[in-house]
Amino acid sequence: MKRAGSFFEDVHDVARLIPEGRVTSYGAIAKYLGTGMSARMVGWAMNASFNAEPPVPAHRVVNRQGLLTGKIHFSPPEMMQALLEREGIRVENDCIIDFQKHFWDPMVELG
DNA sequence: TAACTGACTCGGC
DNA sequence: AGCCGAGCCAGTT
Repeated sequence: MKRAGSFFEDVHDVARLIPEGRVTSYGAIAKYLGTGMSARMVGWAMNASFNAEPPVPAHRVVNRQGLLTGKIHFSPPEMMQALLEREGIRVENDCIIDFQKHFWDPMVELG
């Protein structure tokens, strides 16, 4: 893992590595960074990601259930689902279909 | 400066 | 099987 600097910068870095058509969870990123249970911070970092450069695909990060909990922070909120569907991910009722199938684990993919 | 909040997760009841 | 409480860390007020 590369420690770019502050916590949220690391989160941004990992989030940017998420391949297209794949998704991951806050907890997975938190665990990868070694912060363990601080999944909340990942979400908070995502909030800052909107102003980050280069932009972070925050729409590929959802909660452990595959639920688009963060969509409310998008403008409009429906954009998150739209982006995911555009990448071939089926989303229904704010929930990713076959979430585990599209799941991208930084611990496994990045080592 | 101290306190609160938050796009989460886990464990217990 | 669903609801409730606790833990986590950093940024914001």
